[in-house]
Amino acid sequence: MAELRLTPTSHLVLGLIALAGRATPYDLKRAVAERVGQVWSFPHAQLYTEPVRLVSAGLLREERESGGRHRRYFVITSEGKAALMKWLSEPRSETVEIRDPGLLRLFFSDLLDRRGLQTLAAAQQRAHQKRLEALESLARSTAPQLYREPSLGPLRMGLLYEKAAVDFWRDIAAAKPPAKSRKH
Amino acid sequence: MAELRLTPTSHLVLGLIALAGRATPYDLKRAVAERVGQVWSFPHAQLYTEPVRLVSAGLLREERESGGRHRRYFVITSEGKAALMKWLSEPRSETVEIRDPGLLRLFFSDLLDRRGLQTLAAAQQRAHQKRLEALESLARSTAPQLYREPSLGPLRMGLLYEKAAVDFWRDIAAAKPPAKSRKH
DNA sequence: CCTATCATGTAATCCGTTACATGATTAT
DNA sequence: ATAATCATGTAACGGATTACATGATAGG
Repeated sequence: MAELRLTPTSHLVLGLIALAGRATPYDLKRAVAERVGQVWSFPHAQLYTEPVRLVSAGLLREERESGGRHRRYFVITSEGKAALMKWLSEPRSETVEIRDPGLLRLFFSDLLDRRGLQTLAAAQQRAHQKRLEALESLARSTAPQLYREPSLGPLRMGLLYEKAAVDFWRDIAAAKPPAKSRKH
Repeated sequence: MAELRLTPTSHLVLGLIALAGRATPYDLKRAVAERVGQVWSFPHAQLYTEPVRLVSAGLLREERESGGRHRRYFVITSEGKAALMKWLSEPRSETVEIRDPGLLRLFFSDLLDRRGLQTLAAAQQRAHQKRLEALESLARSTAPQLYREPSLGPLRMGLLYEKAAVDFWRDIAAAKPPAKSRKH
C-alpha cells in the first residue's frame, strides 16, 4: 500500500483494466497502440512496470493464471476503481503539452536562411500529411457508426491537429520573404 | 566532452543562446515563458542544469561575469553551433506528442454516465476557452507586423489547437445520447 | 526447417519534475 | 520597514525511455 503519485500512465492503466475487466500487460500494449498511443505514446516497458506499481498501491490485484501460460492478469480493486472515478470526475485543470519537434525548429528558424526554412516547412508538411493519412486509415478501420464514440476522441482530436498542421506548414512554405530582404 | 544525447531541452537551450549571443539561465527562463513555453513547457530547473550539461559536452562555454553580480553567462561554441544547425536542417521525422489530460479522460468516458460526460465536456470547453484567450492576449501583445514571424509559430499552432479543442468539446457536450439508450 | 515477428519481460540510465532554499529588488 | 516577488540556484527522487534478452508462434 505504498503511497505513490498517480501519473497519466497510472490512469491509463487503471482505465484500460477497468474497461476490459482484466488484462495482461500485452493486452494494454495492444489497446494503447491502436488508439490513444497514436497521439500520446506510452512505451511498452511502462505497461509492464506500471501495473506492478499499482498493485503495490492497492489499486490493482494480480491474478496469475495457474494453468497454461501463467499469464499475469491484472484486475482493478475497489480502491482502484474509486481512484479512477475520482480522476475522471475531478474538474482539475491540467495543462496541455504539444510536443512537436517541428515547431521547436520553427521557433529557431531565424537561424536558417530562406532556403533552409523552405526545406523545413516542406518536410514538415509532408510528415504531417503522412501522419494524417495514417490516422485517417486507422479511423476508417473502425466501424463507421462508432466513429463518434467518445473513446475515439483522442484520435479525432489528433486528426484535427494534423489537418491544422498541414495547412499551417503549407502556409509557411508559401510565405513570401519579408520585404526588407527582397533586395539583399 | 562527455557524450550525451541531445534532448529537445538541449536544442532549446542551444537555440536560445545562439539567438541571444549569450544568456544567463534566467534569460532562458524568460524567453521560454513568453513563447514556446506556453505550448511545450520546460521547468526552470532544467534551464539551470541543462547549460551545465552542454558545457560538459563542449557545446557551450561559460563566461562568469567578473565584476558586479557574477552572472553566469553561457555562449555557444562552434561545436554547439554545428550541432544546432545539424538538428535544424536534418529532415528527421520525429513524432508529435499531444499530451492532453482531457483527451485521456475522454478516452475512458464509457466509464461515465451521460451526466459525467457532460460535466467533463463542459469543463474542458471552458478550460480551453480560457487558455485560448490567454494565448490570444499573448499574441496580441506582440507587435502585429511580427505576428507572422516564424518564431511565433509555436504560439500560432497552439492557438489553432485551442480553437479546435473548444469546438471539439462543444460538439461533445452537445451530442445527443445514442439511440439505444434513449429508452433505458 | 528456418527466420521473422510476436509476446514478454528486466535492468540501467538519465532526464524531468518537485521541492527546498535564499539573497536581491521592488512595491506599499 | 516589511512584504512580496524576482532572481538564482541545488538536491533528490522517480518515472520515462532505451537497451537488452529470450521463448513461442507463425509464415515461407
